[in-house]
Amino acid sequence: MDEERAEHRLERERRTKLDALRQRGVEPYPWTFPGRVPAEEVASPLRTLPPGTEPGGPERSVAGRITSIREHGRTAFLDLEDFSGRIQLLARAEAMDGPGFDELLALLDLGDLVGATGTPLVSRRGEPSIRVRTVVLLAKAIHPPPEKYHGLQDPEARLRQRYVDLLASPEARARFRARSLLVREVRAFFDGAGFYEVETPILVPVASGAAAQPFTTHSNYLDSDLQLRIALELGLKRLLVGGFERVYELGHIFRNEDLDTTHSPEFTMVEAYWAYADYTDMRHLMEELYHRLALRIAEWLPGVPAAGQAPELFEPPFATVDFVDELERRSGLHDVLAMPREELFRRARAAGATVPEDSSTGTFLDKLFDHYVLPHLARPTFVMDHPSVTTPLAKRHRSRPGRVERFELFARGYELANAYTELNDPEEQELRFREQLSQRGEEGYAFDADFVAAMRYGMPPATGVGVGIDRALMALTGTASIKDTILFLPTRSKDGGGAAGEPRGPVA
RNA sequence: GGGCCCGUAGCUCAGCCCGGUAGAGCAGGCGGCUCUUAACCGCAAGGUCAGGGGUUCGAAUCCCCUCGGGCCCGCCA
Repeated sequence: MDEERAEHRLERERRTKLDALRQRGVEPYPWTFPGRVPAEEVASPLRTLPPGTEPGGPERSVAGRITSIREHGRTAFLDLEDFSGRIQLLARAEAMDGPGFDELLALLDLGDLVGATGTPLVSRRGEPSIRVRTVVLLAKAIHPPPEKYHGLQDPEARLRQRYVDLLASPEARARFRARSLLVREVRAFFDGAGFYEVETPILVPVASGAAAQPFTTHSNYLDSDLQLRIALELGLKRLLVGGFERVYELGHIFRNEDLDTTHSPEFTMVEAYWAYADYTDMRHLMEELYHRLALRIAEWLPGVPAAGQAPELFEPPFATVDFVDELERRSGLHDVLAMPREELFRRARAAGATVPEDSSTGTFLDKLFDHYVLPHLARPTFVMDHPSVTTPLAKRHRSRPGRVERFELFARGYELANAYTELNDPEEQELRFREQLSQRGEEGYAFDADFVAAMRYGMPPATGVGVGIDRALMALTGTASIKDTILFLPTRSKDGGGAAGEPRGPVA
């Protein structure tokens, strides 16, 4: 490949070292390294000791990547990083077994993975260290790592080669570790609340449950086109019909739209459905969920200021505002529900939204809300009881005409949850789907006839919620771009011809 | 889809306005150094200036096109 030519010089030098190792009978890619412990497990107790302390005790073994080498004559200091942290290796020429000091320094490069064994100590300058007796190569890095101080800065390279971003950046590792823990915590939360996790299909005959452009593919077996799901909602509600009373799913959904700071074509959603409960019950569940996540995030990312502020920010109870009242208060408009479509259109345009004239009144109201209210919702706030025109899957409000029982939770400018008391009247559901179909443009929900058929068998009264995992992570950690919360994102081919000339994420 | 900006050594960046033929640091090579941590000191090396075309005696630099990326707006949760 092209890249190899550009790197010829540096790679050739590393390959030469690889050959030298093999000639000496050293296996540069051994099978395992038994007995290693995380670097932090060795370093942590040393931090309480004064500089220059050698507590003695048994030898310890660590394994990880060499990220810095500071040679100092007959002494050398090497930094070893693993997933737990970092520890310094102190190598002295006369104290080493096996291949020895000179060979180690001659054949080792930054980026190599090694195992090291020796006794713990605190260096005279106070650095937790291991006085190494042996260092064994665990994997030779042929490709040099990025610059040791600045790391990988090129945003394009960080997306295309996330593995390099991760190996060069402890901060990136910490952020994605936090994501893993967040997902684990979300599952634990719903599991603990008696919800069953299920998996519904990604490939569906008709993608509905939201207003978005689907991806389309084709099944040879079925001899028909299929779509990738754009929401989890309708599959999970079928399970309510089937008798599941508390279900959730955490998985990827796909929307054929642009990739930008807050949107990704493939993202992660958790949706939960709870029979014999309503949106007030769900509101309390969401307060509990986000409070718990905020506490955990602060533990997982101790150095990140926005994460540290999360616990106090997400202290229940959250603020509650009425969709219409708040819109009217912020905009100075009056009686928006009674406004004719044309006036709503004018107001939306005046507010800077470039909406098509034939959009629904619900779209105009959403635009006005986004413009006048959304920027003010920094603290967690439930926005309640949306106009029914905006929401085809929610149940009409039990006492307020023209409204549905719905809330959206916003914080730091992001929507963090969207919940309804679910519509379970099949006749009304069919009607709402048909209204959507009659709406022009691409804003309508697709008609899922089988879903209506399912509802005719009787769907229990229920509440449901959707939480975007990526955006939840953004809001909880203060991350500015969704690209920093998703490990592997789709990127364009650089040669424009679709040939796999450049490394790009995990390709099979 | 519209606007603005970026792409120079493996990596991080200067150089571009105002055209004269490529610069630093890190990494790598060689030599020195027994507590360093962006270690340090010395020497030598390292380039398809994203790609293509144009203007010019001469283009990394000015103009056009293409590719890739970033930010803002639009669309979209």
